[in-house]
Amino acid sequence: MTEFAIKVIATIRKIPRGRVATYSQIAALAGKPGAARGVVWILNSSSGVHGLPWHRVINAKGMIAFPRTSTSFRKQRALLLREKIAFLSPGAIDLKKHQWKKVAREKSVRGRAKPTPRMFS
DNA sequence: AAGATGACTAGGT
DNA sequence: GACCTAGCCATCT
Repeated sequence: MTEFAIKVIATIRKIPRGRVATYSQIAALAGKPGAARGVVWILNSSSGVHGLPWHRVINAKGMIAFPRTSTSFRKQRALLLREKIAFLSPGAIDLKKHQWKKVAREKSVRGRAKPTPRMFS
C-alpha cells in the first residue's frame, strides 16, 4: 500500500451515501491531480476492502465505467439505486443532483497538445 | 529499464 | 454532440 493508495481509499470512504465522485476528483483530493488511472488501479487491487463505497466512483461523464453487459455494471447500478440515486439512462447518473463536490476545474493539468493531423476532414 | 494494462480525461476535429 | 488521441499514474511483466 502506497501512501497515495491509502489516501484514495480514505477519500472514497468520505463520499456520503447518495452521492458520487469522479475518478479525477478522487485523485485530486488524494493529492495527485491527473492520476485518475492510478485510482482505477487501486480500486482493482483493493476490490476486497469491506465497506468501501466503490460504487460511488464514476467517470467524468457521469457514467458507470463498466461495460453495460458486465455483471459489475449491474451490481454497481443496483447499489446506486439502493441509495436513491437518479439515473438519466441505465448507465448515466444525474451529476447535477448527486455529485459529491463541485469539480474544481483549475490548474490546467499539463500541457496537452497535438491532436490529429487529419487532413481533409 | 522498457513496455503493457486499466472502472480515465482533456482537447481538438 | 460524437469520435479520436495523446497525456496521466501506479503497478506488474
